[in-house]
Amino acid sequence: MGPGDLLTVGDVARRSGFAASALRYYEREGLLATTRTVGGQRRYERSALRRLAFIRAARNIGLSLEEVREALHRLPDGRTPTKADWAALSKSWRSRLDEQIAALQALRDGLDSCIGCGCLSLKRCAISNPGDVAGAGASGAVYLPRPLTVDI
Amino acid sequence: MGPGDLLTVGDVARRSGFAASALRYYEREGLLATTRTVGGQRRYERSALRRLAFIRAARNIGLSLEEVREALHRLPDGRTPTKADWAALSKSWRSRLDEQIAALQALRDGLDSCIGCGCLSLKRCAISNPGDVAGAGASGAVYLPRPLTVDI
DNA sequence: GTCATAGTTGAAGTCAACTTCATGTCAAGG
DNA sequence: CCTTGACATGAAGTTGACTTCAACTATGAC
Repeated sequence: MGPGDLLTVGDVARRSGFAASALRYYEREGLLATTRTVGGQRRYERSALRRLAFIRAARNIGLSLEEVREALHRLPDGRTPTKADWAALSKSWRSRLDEQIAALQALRDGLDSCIGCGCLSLKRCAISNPGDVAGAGASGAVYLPRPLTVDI
Repeated sequence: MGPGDLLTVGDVARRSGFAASALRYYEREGLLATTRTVGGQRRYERSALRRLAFIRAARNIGLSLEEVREALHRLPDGRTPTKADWAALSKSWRSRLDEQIAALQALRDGLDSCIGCGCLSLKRCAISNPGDVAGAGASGAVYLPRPLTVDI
């Protein structure tokens, strides 16, 4: 196994935990490039695994594929994130996570203060109408992520 | 406006913040009953507004409509949640929120410890693979909610 | 050379939670 | 009575992130 070894989709699927169909999908979506054999089969560089680690991490933070693509495309040459890239990108995730946590905590606090009061009124209840209590600034929605995929 | 007043879909849409199409959808899905005029138009009781407040609150916590339906159907007579019902139901949401918060905090802590390390490895990175760090018990996924709807 | 295993494609399907559309009916003020 | 705005319906469309399918081809151990 030299450093130039190429991986098949099956290999990458097994080692990344993504389904082969997801890998093909990511390729179509411009998130993950491949080379091909003469017969047309996909062959992945090792760096694909790092790129996929990045993608999974971003998805776990709650980024959409669109945002992931954008982040990856901002790297020169569409290269796979290096240590420095990773540090910069992940730093911006931190505040996103902070916001999500704050929103959920506000929701929980509102819930605590609501339990037993039976208020359950639109407009007045902090849980029905968390805008005032979540208070994530002036602008629109607070983003919370999709379910975490833990089964890697 | 006596206590027996009935509301049209337009009224309910305006006062609840749900689109009329969503109200019709909820009715089809068995979440919200209506009476009809002789001409076949929907008329809502006042309690529909409380029921919708409950639905919105549950959705904000991250419950699916399926779960909301289940919760509502567990109430006798499919009645709209009373103060006591609300207290019981919302208490179970609290632990769900706690789990979500814990998962996000774990993710954030992992991110902090990862920034600058450049590890970015599947299986080893806490952000790519939060299963060990989120540690929400033995069973499957940690649930995080959809985006909060703040624009009531 | 043979054959199992793994890979290829485009098109279509899935899921949740709604929205949009086309076409037609109701309610109520004047 | 008439008009206008609100409401009715079923069917189909939307979005994101994939998965599934059917029919076909490549790879590589023997």
